[in-house]
Amino acid sequence: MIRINKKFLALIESLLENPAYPNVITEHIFEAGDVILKQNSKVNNVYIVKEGITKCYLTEDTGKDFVQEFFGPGEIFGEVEIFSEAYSFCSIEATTDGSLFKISHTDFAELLDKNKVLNWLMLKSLASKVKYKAIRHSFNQSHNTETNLKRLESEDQNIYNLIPKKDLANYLGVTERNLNRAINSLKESS
Amino acid sequence: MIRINKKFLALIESLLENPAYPNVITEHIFEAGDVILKQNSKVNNVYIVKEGITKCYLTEDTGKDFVQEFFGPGEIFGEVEIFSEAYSFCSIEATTDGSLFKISHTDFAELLDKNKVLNWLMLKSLASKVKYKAIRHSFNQSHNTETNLKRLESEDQNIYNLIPKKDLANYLGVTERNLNRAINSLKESS
DNA sequence: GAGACATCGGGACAATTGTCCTTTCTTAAA
DNA sequence: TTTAAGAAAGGACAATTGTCCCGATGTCTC
Repeated sequence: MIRINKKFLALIESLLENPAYPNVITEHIFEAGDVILKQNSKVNNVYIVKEGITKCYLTEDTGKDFVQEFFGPGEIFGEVEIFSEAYSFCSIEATTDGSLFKISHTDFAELLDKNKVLNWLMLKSLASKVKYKAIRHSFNQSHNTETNLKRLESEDQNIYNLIPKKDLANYLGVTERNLNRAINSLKESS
Repeated sequence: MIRINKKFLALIESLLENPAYPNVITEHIFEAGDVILKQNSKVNNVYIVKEGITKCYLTEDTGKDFVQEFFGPGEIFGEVEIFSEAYSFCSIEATTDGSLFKISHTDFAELLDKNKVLNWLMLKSLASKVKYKAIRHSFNQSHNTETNLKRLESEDQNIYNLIPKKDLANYLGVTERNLNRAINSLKESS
């Protein structure tokens, strides 16, 4: 639900201070609601969240938004487009205030080539995304909204304070109406 | 639906003949129905499909199977477990007869470290998986079975000959009964 | 406080999907 | 050809989810 990657963040921060790579990594702040990356736009940079939470979502032809994941500190986005050489397939929007690091694709590709630690952490990060996406999709398809919500609650007790209801519904792939029903029946059963 | 990766296959085949890496890559045949990898088991190798089709699926606590993807020539599996250092999170079963290449995790990690072309193709392969999983999950959640099936048909006209109905249903995350309904209403509307 | 306005939750009904079980189709053997 | 057995398809009903809309609640301005 809210992903973090402390090792990745630590490495990026250490590279920031490394004189061997001047002006490669820049830091930027964002405010809740800011659109950081737009679906179907050209991506020229990768971004690593330093502080705060961003929402990664995909807008369908039906107008519905589907939330892929919430990215917290250390999570990277805009990297898939380096390897798939295509326009962005999702949008990124700030859920809270925060800050991030930005690296151009060309610089990042060079870093990947030269820095074995980064290279390995990148492989780990991508593999982790593959894995949690697989598990999540499978679970969601195999259970009803109430069970899916229960799983989220057990992952993070604080979701109702951190994530707006609308986004929760879009993460579960259901309507707000249906999410409300699930919340009520969980309340009753406790 | 049925993934292939020609560049990856070509590279593995060239490594197979490379005298610098003796006995690292072995070739094995499989028959339809063979279980190649079992969920929750320790994984010590990566596998690259040479010929044929395998099914990657996850079994839920409810007993339902959910098919992640069908892997054709050049697709690799068992690699995520190198990076996540965990037991396999899905099973792999042969859908058709075929063959595959096998490389131990330690050998493969060494290859990733030494061979830049392999390293890059690995990053591309993982990124591609992240991308198509994201797009697929979003689409499936946002549309009904009929629309999801129509999308599959447009991807691959031949699905009904290649994939058993039961697997198609498990790929869409619905019951066979419901898949039949969707097939019928698509027939009527054409 | 009154009125205008937006937001949120939930009722009522419709559409979709799941479950269970019967019917139909296939295949093989006599 | 007939018959039996197993597999596949579909009917009937139940559960889940979506859509539409109304009323309650909160907020802002005057």
